[in-house]
Amino acid sequence: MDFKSTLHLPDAEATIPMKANLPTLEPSIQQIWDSEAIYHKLQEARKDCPSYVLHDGPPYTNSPIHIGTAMNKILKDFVLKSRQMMGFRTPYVPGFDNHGLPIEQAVMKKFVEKKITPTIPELRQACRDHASEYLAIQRDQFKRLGIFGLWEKPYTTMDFRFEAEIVRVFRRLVEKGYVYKGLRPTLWSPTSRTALADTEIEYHDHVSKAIYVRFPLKSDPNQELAGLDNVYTVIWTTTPWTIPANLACAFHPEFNYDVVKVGNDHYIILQDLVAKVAEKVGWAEYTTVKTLEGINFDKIEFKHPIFDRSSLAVMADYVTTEDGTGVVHTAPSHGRDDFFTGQKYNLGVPNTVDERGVLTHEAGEFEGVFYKNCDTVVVERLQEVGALLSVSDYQHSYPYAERDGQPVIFRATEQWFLSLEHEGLRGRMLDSIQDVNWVPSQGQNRIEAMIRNRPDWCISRQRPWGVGIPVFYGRKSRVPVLDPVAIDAVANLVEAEGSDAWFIKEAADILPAGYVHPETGETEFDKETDVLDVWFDSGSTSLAVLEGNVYPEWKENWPADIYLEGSDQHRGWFNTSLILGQATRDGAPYNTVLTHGFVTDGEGRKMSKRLGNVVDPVKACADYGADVVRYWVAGTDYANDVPCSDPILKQFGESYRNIRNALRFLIGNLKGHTADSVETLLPIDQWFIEQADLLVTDCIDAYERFDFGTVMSSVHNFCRQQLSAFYADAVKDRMYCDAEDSAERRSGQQACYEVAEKLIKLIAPVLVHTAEESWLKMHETLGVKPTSVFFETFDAVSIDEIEGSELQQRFAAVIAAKQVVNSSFEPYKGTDGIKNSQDVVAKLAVDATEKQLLETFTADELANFFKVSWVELAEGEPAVTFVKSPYNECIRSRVRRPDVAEVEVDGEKVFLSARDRKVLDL
RNA sequence: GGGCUAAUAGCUCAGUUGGUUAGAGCACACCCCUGAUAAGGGUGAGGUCGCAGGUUCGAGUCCCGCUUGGCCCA
Repeated sequence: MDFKSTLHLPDAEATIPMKANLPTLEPSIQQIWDSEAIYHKLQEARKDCPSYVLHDGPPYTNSPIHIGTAMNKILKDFVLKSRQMMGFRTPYVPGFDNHGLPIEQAVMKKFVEKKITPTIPELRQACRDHASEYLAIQRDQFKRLGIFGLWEKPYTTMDFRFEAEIVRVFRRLVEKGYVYKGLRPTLWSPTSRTALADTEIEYHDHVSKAIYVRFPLKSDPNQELAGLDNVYTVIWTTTPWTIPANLACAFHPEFNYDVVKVGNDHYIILQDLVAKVAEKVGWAEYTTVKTLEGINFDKIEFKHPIFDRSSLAVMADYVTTEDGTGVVHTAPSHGRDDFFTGQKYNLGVPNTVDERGVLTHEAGEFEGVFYKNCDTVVVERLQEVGALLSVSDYQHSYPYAERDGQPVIFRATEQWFLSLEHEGLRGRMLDSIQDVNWVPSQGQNRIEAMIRNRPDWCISRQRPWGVGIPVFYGRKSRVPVLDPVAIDAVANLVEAEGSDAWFIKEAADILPAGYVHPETGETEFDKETDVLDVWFDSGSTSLAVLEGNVYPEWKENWPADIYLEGSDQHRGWFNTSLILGQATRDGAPYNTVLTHGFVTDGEGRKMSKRLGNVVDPVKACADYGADVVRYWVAGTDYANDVPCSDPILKQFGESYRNIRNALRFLIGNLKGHTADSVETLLPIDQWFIEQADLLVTDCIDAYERFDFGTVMSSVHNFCRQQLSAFYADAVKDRMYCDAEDSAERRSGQQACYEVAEKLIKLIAPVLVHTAEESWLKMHETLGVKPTSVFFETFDAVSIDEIEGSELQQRFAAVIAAKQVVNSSFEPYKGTDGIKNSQDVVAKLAVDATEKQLLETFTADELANFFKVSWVELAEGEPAVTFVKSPYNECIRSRVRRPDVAEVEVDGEKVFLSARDRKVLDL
């Protein structure tokens, strides 16, 4: 008789295949999601539930996604899918950031190759096309990662209606009085008369005139220098043309400065640099008369060496002990540091150089001098007034414009600003920060420091690819129109024809007929040519998306529940979104901000093409599958830097297989099972389900804390320990050998079913494809019409009655005893020809309590749990001994029990256990 | 140079308020099973917790310095 055919072995057809083949499986599952419009159905299914809104930070559309972008989107998907399965409605409108310099430069490169000089509308169209191309690529790549969202209607900052909303956000700021025009230093090419971006600069060797200049002390309110005559400080600069714009001398507050006496004069110079300066300016002898910390000079005034005005002593931490004198010439119009220091001290920004590089009337007697000629004109004048201590040629690296190879300068240009001081905006933001949940909490320090120290936001850029700043100027007066009516006219145009139209149409065609300048009464206008900083675009997204004025289907409560981005966005998106949120709606646009670190290579180093250590997420999906990539994201500590490499992905692939095979086993036992077929469960089955309940409770808690690592390691450990190492071994005999319809077998099936269901749901937010595959297959096997696992909710149960229950104690005793049996058996192996624990009887001595717990099971059950032939219990010092089993092996179930007896079947004598004889009706 | 942050077995991670021989999984070695089988089980070998000081009866855990990596800024 073929006994094997009478067993109920797992049916390979009834369960998921062992080999996942994720790279081909995943697209087929995504196909189902697409055709079923899964995202929409999920929203619909939760339409009356509380919402959990994640507002997406838009990636920039100038390249395919990289592993960092992939990780970010995957983390967002974890958050949304886990909240969805907690019962929330979780809408997700993905975003894309389209305007800005990198796209413009990529497009320009193509024009240059074709030797075409595009008009602005042509250039903008090419930028739009470029952005659209990569937007489509990125969208498909994100979908390949298994990300759910409103992919057919993402928000894109170049969408006409979105651009119009950005214009309207600008209007709201104007209405509330935050917007002003001011001067700010910009990198400027005097030869091509344009502002330049940092990326358009290259550094070359350059010879400048380096000068040491003395500034006489004018007033000394602190009396730090009382009693000293002829006191000066000394600055060093390589740009003599900026001397007319000098407004301050910067000291480092913590460094020591010496006051040295040279002849009848006293000079304040950084202690470490005195000797160097003395040599440069030719002081043969000097004596130090006093030493002061930089902070002591705060608010002291010096006199400008040429003009009759003061030069304030200010504190700055960028002062170094390397070059110059330790006292930094500060001209807010001509350097970024200088400008920010100037802002802090309210120094103003003189406009001393015009667009041609020629000094203006604000430079007084130097008006009309080309900046380079100041090397002689200004230097001679300093010499005349006795302020020049030294002049020499100085070779250093200096910025040149890439486009014409000519040197560039920093010059003050008119820019649009958003004031952080208006209506106490900065303070209100600092207050709002306190109410936001920063995860991890260090994020709060970081953004607080940045908001506290950042200057007013310069929101204008002299660039073609962006949203045009909707400001008109009176043609004659040049007075800007900051009028909501005029801005709305622009918004309406942009909504209909895009921001491109702003660059094409005349002012008269945009403004309402007969529009009159509210301040000057003029009727003829010119348009602003600057565009908004791209951070203004992205800073507006919470308003544009959540307020629902652009597309009503995006509308959700403002603020969003959560923002989730890399830690670099403290300076970027979190920062600018906060400014615009606070200015327009007096609050932060987010309740929680979750940040993650950056992806590094396996050695913890930054990924770069040069080092060749880049992991491509698209290739990783093709090699390992998106679920493995997602498992990697879940399994790493995203609060810190996250290492990624082929070996690391491979490792997660191994762990993945373990979970997969556990599910495969559970589902493989479900054939013939119906969910409501079992009323009473065997103790071990009850125990197994309860263990899964404990797991579910831990995992829900971890999901709530965004701790995906704990979810996956808990699930993995459950599959290894409770499931594979214990329950699966114990349940097999029953599943395979008992009668198909026996209560025992049905009980086991019920446990397998319930636990499979719980496990699949738990892994669903992370291993999306595997969960869906398993869910569908399981229901197919059960003969139930399958729907997506994502409609389900986690099986939250109260575990109060589980923890410490008698049942749990009984099995804790079993597992503890099993461990003792295992480790004791290891050295016994090989003796007496014994290789397998099934061939021995275990004589187990345990203490009284343990014995009592173990005795609640039959010897038959214990033998099954321990995978031995038979078990004999005794009370005593804990110990295990083994003897070779005296019992025959059942040919059908392979057990070696006392009840195995010889019977004749089909004329053949075989050994069968009592249970097997019964099942076979023998 | 400044701000924020990290460093625990080959790899990915746990290690509550300082307290017995520092845990788990993956990988590895040996063994078992061959009715989860390109699976599963058992056992084991891997760590002076980045380095150097300090506080303490006692430190992976607290303090100081250094080294190395990461993000942001200069």
